[in-house]
Amino acid sequence: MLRISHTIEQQLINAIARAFPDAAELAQSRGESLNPAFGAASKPEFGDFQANGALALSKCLGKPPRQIAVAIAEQLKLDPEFNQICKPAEIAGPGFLNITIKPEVLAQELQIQLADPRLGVAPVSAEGNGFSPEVIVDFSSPNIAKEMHVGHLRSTIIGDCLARVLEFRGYQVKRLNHVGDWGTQFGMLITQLKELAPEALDTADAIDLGDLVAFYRGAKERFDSDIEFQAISREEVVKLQAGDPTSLKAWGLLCEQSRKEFQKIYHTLNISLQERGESFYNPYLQAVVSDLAQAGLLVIDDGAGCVFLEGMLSKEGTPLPLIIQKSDGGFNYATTDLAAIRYRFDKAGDGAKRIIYVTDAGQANHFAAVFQVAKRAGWIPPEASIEHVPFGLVQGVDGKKLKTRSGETVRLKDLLAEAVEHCSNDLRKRIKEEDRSESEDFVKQVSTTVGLAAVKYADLSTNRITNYQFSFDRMLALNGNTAPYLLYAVVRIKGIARKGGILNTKQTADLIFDQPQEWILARQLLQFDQVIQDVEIELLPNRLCSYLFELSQSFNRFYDQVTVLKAEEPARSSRLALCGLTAKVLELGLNLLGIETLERM
RNA sequence: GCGCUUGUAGCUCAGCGGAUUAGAGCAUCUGACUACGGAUCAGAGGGUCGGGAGUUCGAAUCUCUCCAGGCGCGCCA
Repeated sequence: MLRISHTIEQQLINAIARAFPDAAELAQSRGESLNPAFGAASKPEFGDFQANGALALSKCLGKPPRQIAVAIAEQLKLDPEFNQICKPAEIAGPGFLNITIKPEVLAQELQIQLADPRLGVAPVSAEGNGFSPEVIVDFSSPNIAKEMHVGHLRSTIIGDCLARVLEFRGYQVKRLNHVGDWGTQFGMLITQLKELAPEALDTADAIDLGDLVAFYRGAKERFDSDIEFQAISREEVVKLQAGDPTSLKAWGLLCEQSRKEFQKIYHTLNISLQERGESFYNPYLQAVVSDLAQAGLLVIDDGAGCVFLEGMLSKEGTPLPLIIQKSDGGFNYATTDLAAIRYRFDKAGDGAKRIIYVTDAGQANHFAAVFQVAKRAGWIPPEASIEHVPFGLVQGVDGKKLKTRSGETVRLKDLLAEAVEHCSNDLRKRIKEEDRSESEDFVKQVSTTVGLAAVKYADLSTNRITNYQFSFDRMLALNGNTAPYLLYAVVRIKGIARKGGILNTKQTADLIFDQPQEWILARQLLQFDQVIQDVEIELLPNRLCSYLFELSQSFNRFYDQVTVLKAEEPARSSRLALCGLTAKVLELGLNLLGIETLERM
């Protein structure tokens, strides 16, 4: 319903300009446009939209706000196009204009949404010049030779959701996995590999490194205790950076092994990613340093190449440096991040218009610093945007960082398996209690879908900026704002379809509603495009979650209180259409969250 | 110490480019199963929106300050 919303807003602006030409002129002379303070109604009783602009106008016009609202409403009454869409605007409180759309217009909009495979969400290419800008979503980004753990959960899930929403809107999305595949830790890993499995370097597939975590730990232990091993490892880093073939071979083997492990998790989560690790930017690092030097931004301090930041102070109150080149001549993550920004915006590189980094909130300072330097160096095009999308820590129910019982970091693999297992146990119990008989395949498929959905939904449904309490009990609850509740709403609609109702998605007859539950549902369905747009701009998946939850609630009320299959025509067809559209919106919405839906559960 | 961030019902959280009576869910209590799966629905109680000050006709929302928690703070990412 965004199109109608824009139309009404413009009609309001015109009405204000007609009622108060002076105010319009004043706004124009200031280079501003009149602000009707227009938006969705804060409560259903207020209609569909509200405009609070009269209150702000009262100051500069020196008139009581209610009088201004009356004048605007008078002008709206004279606009035939407005009258076609809306009932007469009502004045409430100190001077709010409450606007209600005519039922027949809502029904017509619903018809359009029903017939549209995109369910009313316009593609971005339809808005401007037919061009689909490129957006990069940088997320997940685990480290090579380490296992994915809870720390990677949020970035992976939130990043995937944002990528899905942007893709659906029609942007060309690159989902980049900026894996940690370079750095000093490879010295010890390669040294360990050469000693433990030298044959792996000569023969293809000669060895399976097996548990990489144990391998990493072994290397780390030797590095910490064995001085000779340390020295060899340091030499190995130098060799690797110099491009020694044997070292590169070993490096490649380690990366490949990790890649296989990561891929298993991504496959389980149904997430696709394009790997482009830190090493990709190696050829561009030197240029970052020399160009910053040329721009006069680089300062050598304590032997390190730094850019001193504006507006950020260190402990001592001196300007904080961003180190671009270490005193030993080596580069660090800031260098890589700068090289990446440059490459991604550059037309010769990705040519992106928007870059989104989904990482934990702890890196906020780092990104602020890197973005500032990139901006000062002129590497961010004027039309482009670069955003850090931060999220809080995953905590246990005790409010502390999530750990296993033995105090270790929780492996992502185990966490997902546990969610599925919880679900499987619940489902078996339920099947027994309800005296149903279901196949093993059914149990397996349902519990996998629900378990993973629960993990994803719990993460996405809370505002990502705050820390997040991870609790299997809460996320798998059948009631409340949880994945199972939403999935159940879909299943109920599927049940109606099975019982013989054809859920017309291309309705031709008129939609006739006479129950309040129907109107509530209809109005909510029409808000889908607005919600998608909000998520696209604000990058907050919880907005979409709240919407889907409220939609499910409205549907469940409707389902409970209004009969569908046994209703008389034309109510029956209209209600079936409503069910069909609800299912489509829920399915698409959940899909954009990365969640699969079910026919039965 | 500095920076970022959070503080809303017993618990988990929405709302935060100001506006009509501050919203959900869980938990608690009370109701509803011969209409499409009750994994549901209807209802009740529960709040000085961390404290204080300011801007405003109007602040959970903006500003300042204090208090409390989390995270980070020059050569790891």
